[in-house]
Order: sequence, then structure tokens, then C-alpha cells
Amino acid sequence: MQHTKKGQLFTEAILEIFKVSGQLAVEGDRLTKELGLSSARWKVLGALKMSNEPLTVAQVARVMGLTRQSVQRLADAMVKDGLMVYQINPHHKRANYVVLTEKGKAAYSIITEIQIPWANENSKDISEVDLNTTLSVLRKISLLFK
Amino acid sequence: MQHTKKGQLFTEAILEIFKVSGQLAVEGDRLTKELGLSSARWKVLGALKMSNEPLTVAQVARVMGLTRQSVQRLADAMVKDGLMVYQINPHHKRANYVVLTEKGKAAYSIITEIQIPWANENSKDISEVDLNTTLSVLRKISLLFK
DNA sequence: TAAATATTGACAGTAAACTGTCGAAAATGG
DNA sequence: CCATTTTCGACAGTTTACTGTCAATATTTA
Repeated sequence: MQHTKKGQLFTEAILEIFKVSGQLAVEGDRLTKELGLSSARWKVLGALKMSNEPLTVAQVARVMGLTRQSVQRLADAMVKDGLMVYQINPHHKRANYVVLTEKGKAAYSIITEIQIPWANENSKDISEVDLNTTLSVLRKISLLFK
Repeated sequence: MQHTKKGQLFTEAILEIFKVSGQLAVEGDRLTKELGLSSARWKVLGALKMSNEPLTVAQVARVMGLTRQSVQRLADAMVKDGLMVYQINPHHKRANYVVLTEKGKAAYSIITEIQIPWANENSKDISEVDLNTTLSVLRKISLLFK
């Protein structure tokens, strides 16, 4: 059997996604390093910040597309570091909410101030139309596997 | 400071890249599991298969955008499993070539036969134009960070 | 050509993802 | 409303990345 034209492009895109994902993780670690954070912790902070309601560990995992266990590890470490606290969840005896502390909110604010000029600068040579297309294709791919 | 329109789209695309990358890794593990392989090993086989010349561990790492050390681990394990062998490199005393065995080539062929219909099927609802745009944007992003 | 620099494999340690299993708690469906 | 199924946290173990350092080897430069 042979790849269709689209199957071939799809395959090449996947290889590029793996590569870029790795590069961006390195870049994220670099941006957050001086704050004692990392790409992974940044994502957890972001998930909590973006949500209007408090989230449990399992909910954060679902938002981020990870396993409960991975997020649990990060959360335990971040609580230990004072970035977040566990809070009683009246709707569930065991599944506590994870809530950002002032320290956690402050850390996220600082990272955001670093990320914004970084994103603006790095996106300047890509057209808005192409960015929109890319985002929509990525979302379409994501839906295929959830 | 605020995100430009493009900065915002760029940021959303990055979050989606992380998510899709994770999903595709799971998918790759699923496709290769019955062959006793994994996404990571598949990538190593692919890098060797695609190259016309024999490659050293460090060269494979560069092609894949990983560290020498990660690939070294995979390579040692795959040599142990008979998928590849180390071969003397006349141009470098320490940096041996990594070469696929018949078993390694056969494994890659089987995976390819599985991957082709998978890619053809999963790309069928995305237009060729959009796939091309996505691939070119991803490559542009990759170039920013290498 | 000699010295400085870069690359490589080896080794040790860490981070962040995964899998699987368990019992408790919650949600669902007869 | 009770039994079944699903979700959740906890625990243990694995894989695949990373970092850093060392000595040996290659390459570049003065």
C-alpha cells in the first residue's frame, strides 16, 4: 500500500509536531527557569488560571491531555513549594480542589509578562491566516484521538 | 503588555501542539505495541531507514531533535533486542555507526504497512492545502528554535 | 603543527510522562 | 434504592526525556 498525497503530508506533519513539541518544551523550561519553574508546572498554573471554577487534579489532567498520575505528582510538588494548596471539595470527599496561592498567581503573572513579548516576536514572520489554518488543523487532529 | 493577534494565535497553537504531540505518542505506542516496539523506537528506526548513509548515535539524535544521551539509551536497548548493530566507523574511532539488522528492517516494514492506511484514513477530512500550510508553519516554528 | 575548541560515548542523577492495581467515593441505571 | 460502573487518589514500577560531567577523539584555528 502507498500513502495518499494527504497521508504523506499528514505523516510529515506528525514528525514535525514531535520535533517542535520537544523544542518548545526546552524553550518553555528556559523561559521559566529563573522563576524555579518548568514547562510542566507552567501548564498546570495555566490550566488553573484559565478555569473559572476550582479544579481537581483529575480535571486538570483532562484539560491538559495528561494522566491523573502525572498531574498528581506535579501538584504535590507545587503544593510543597507553596504555589498551590489543596482545598476541601464539598462535592467530593476525596477529590480536593487545587487552588493557586498568592505566590502561585504571582509566578504566573511574571511568566505571562515574559511569554507575551516572546510570542509576539516569534509569530511576527508567520501570517495570521496561516496561523489560523494551523490552529484549526491541529484542533482537528486532536479531536481524532480523544 | 498584551498579545498581538498573531501572538495570541501562536500561543494557542503551541498549547495544541503539546496536546496533539501527547496524543500522537499514545497512538504511536498503540500502533507499535504488538511488535514489541514504541513511538520512541519507531522514530529511531525511521531516522536510520530514511538516511542513505549509516548514522552515529549523535547524528540520529540531531535528526530527531533529541539529546545524544536519550538516543544512546534507546540504541543500546534496541541493539540488545537485535533490531540494530553497532558497526565500526572508519572515520571515527569512538562514534560507531548504528545499522539496522534484517530483524530491524522487517519490523520497520511491518510498522509502515500499518501506518500507511492509518495516515490515509486520518488525513481524509483535512484538505491538502491546509495540510501543506500546517506543515510549512510547523517547519518555520522549528527553525526559530534550532 | 601545536593549541584551543567541539564532538562523542559513558556514567550518574533528575523530571515528567506512562502503565497497572487498589480501595474509597460518586454517579448511573434497573 | 440497591447494584453496577465509573471516577478518584494513592502507591509502585517503567520509559523516555532531560542535565551535568568526564576523558578520549576530532576538528578548527592561530
